[in-house]
Amino acid sequence: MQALVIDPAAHEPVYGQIARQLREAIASGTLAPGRALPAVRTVAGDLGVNLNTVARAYRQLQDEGFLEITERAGARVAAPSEGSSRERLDPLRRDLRTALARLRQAGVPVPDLKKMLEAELAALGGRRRG
Amino acid sequence: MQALVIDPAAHEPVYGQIARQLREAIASGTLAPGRALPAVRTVAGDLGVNLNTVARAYRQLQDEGFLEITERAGARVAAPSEGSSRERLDPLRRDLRTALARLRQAGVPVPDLKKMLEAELAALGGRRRG
Amino acid sequence: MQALVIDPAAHEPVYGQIARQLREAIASGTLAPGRALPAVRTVAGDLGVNLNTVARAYRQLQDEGFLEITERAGARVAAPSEGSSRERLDPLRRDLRTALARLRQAGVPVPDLKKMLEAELAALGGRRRG
Amino acid sequence: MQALVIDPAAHEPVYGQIARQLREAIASGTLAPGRALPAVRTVAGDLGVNLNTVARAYRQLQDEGFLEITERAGARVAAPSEGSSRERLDPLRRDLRTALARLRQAGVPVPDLKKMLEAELAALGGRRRG
DNA sequence: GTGGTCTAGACCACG
DNA sequence: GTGGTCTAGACCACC
Repeated sequence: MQALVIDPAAHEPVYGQIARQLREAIASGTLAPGRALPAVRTVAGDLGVNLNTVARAYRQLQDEGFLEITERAGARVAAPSEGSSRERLDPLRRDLRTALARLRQAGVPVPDLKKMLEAELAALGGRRRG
Repeated sequence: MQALVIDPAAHEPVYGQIARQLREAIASGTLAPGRALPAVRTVAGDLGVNLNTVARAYRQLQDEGFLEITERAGARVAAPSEGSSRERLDPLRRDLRTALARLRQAGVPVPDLKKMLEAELAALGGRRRG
Repeated sequence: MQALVIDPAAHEPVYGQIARQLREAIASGTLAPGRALPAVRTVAGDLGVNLNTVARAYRQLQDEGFLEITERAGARVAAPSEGSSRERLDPLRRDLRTALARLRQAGVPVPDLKKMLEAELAALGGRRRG
Repeated sequence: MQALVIDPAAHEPVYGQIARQLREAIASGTLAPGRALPAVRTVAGDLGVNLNTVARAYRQLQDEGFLEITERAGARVAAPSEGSSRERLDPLRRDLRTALARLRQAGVPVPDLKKMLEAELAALGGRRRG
């Protein structure tokens, strides 16, 4: 996969940058379900950040369902869930609504927004099923 | 419009709750462009929150392009922009991608995701143009 | 209440020592429900430990139901719950069983164990209800 | 005795799962004092875990006074002690107090707590004396 | 060799 | 003024 790129001066926290890039790689299928991720200390050494910073990114992705972490076997890419409760989905849908509203207000016409969404969905759809 | 509902004990900050509800009302057209919003002190009094909290929500919506604030005339709903630079759009699109990936991983199948997006877009499309 | 006593060299972590002493004060009624606890920075200053260490103790007691924490109002002693699911109780009961078995094996005869338990229950029963 | 059940993915460490189940079997009398336990390598083979993991569980139970381990004769269930110093008992009693306080706060009324304790004591009392 | 804990200090969010 | 975040370093638990 493409190497992680970190900007320590960015407003986005380092652990968030790591989590986001891994999330997109998983969602796009670049990192297929079942694949093992490098150890936190390895990533931390490569990026020049603390071990805990990487561990936090991994744990967040675990909470979001993107990774399965076991203490001894390390972290592996998880298969997507096959159904979820409304309680879990509601805040995610709220974030989606906010993102769409901001894009529209920032000047993206609705037809362009539709094309943008189709492109994003195509990237998701190309993902391999576990 | 529907009255604002605030939960002071929620994890989401109070100013965020105010901003989110106003943003959705604007995006859906419930609050049409040009319409004047109640004064900060009025809203603060009605909700029983600090004046600065409401002011912060207004300021955020101004930064996002949803409101136009002038010292004398107060806050009015802004018309959506008619074009925007990639620099402004990129972080918003990144948030959109994150929201979609989380929903997919949480168990929403891609076809359901499509329907969800159409519903959200329809709500946006019903909005009156400034 | 009695001042907290910390031994930085003890095997028990500092945050655990703080949590345990506060827990016992709450369980015994020394700290009554509704009572406000000192701010984390105050306690941290008094004990000479980091703010996060105290905050962690407070958060653990919140998770156990002993405290109610709100960002702006600080921490207050909570009233005991009025019923709980078996899922939550099972691990607690397992800890109780382990504690009893260890005491018995360490040489406390069952009759003495009974007296010990009655004494502990009396301390709990003397607690004021919220 | 009932076979040991291990969940490698559980939060509780494997050696702790083994120790806990053996401890309960000894405390309840299912494993009587003097009885020989299977060899470490036997248990490890049956459970499919590392030999050191089982050895650690045995060693912990030895430290707690539940087992007597000799190099030649292996591990045997120990008789309960007939008296112990306050220094050894105090931390055990502290754990007992913590367990009771948590149960009470989690919603178990004091009368129910009493019944729970009587049941646990009865299980202990049924144990055969060495 | 894996992930995790514990404490810390600087800084931030919130009202 | 409140609690919380973010990153860090040393050390630990586990197998």
